[in-house]
Amino acid sequence: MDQTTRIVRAFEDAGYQTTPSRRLLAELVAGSRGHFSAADLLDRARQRRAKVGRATIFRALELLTSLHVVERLDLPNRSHAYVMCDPDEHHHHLVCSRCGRSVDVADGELARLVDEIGRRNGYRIETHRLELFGICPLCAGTGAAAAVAADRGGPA
Amino acid sequence: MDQTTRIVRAFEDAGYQTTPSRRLLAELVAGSRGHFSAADLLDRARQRRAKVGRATIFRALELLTSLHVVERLDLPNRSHAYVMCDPDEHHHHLVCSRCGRSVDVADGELARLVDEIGRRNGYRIETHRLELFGICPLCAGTGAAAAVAADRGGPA
DNA sequence: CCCCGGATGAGACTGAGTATCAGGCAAGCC
DNA sequence: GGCTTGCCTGATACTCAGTCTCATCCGGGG
Ligand SMILES: [Zn+2]
Ligand SMILES: [Zn+2]
Ligand SMILES: [Zn+2]
Ligand SMILES: [Zn+2]
Repeated sequence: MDQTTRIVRAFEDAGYQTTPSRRLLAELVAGSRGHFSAADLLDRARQRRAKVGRATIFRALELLTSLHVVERLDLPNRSHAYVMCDPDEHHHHLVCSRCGRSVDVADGELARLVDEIGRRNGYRIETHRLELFGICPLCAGTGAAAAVAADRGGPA
Repeated sequence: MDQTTRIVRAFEDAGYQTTPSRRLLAELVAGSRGHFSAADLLDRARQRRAKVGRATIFRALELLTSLHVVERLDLPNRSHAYVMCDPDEHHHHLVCSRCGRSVDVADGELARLVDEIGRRNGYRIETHRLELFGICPLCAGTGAAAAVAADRGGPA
């Protein structure tokens, strides 16, 4: 099942209608290389001469976020963007500051660390957010790129 | 040296002028209990019948952020706020979701963890952000509150 | 095929943040 | 203390992401 279908399915499974707009947005999201903003999607939709309202894009992104199909990032430059996301378990994102490509990072030891910080300060911790920014192997363009890409089955 | 003076000093030390507006904002920031937004400061300034422009507040907060006197938070509810901040070393914030009071948290083991995540994925990590949200001892209102407060010399 | 509640798009609206610019004033210099 | 210069300021206009409204549309169950 390809990414687009997976996203459409997510809408269905959650009891939402399948509409042309949502199918289009699923394609656009699935076709994104790095992170993307609502405005990006709108541009790409317009390039395809597709008619979709701004509000619809925001609504779809909101839904997809609540379904954990995408996650909203707060970039260091103060803007926002979304990345596709493994819906199945809590994790964080390692984002390339150049191309926006993102890797899911398991919480791992962090959970323990967060827990301990809460205990030490007497806070009952409800949520936490970890965002990592750096240069991805592809953008660094070194031999490391090939090595890691091979590990993962090649560039997205 | 009290907090207000410390902030004014930060401006001076960085070579910026000391002006009535900046003194006022230093007071307002220093007098903040939890986190605060530009709009909060504007309100409190107006309450004092002080004349200060909106733009000036944004400019001051931008400066103070660059001087690491305050840090800008991205709250879970999508809004932004600032908290006062130890300017001396890299750290993160544990923020009360109810009252906004914030505790500085040393990076500690996180540095190692971040490093390892970068290595494992072939990214050269440039920056990271960790934000923790929960209920502070004071808001939880349990015996824990008194204990931790005593540890720290009482409520701010 | 019908119906209806969910979905849509156009466009108005909000509110945070930015840009501009003429005037003000801090601070170093004499 | 006055002078000068360049940083700083407030007012105002502006931008732009995101939200709201509402008349219309249409997916999909019956
Ligand atoms: Zn990259
Ligand atoms: Zn986590
Ligand atoms: Zn609290
Ligand atoms: Zn850190």
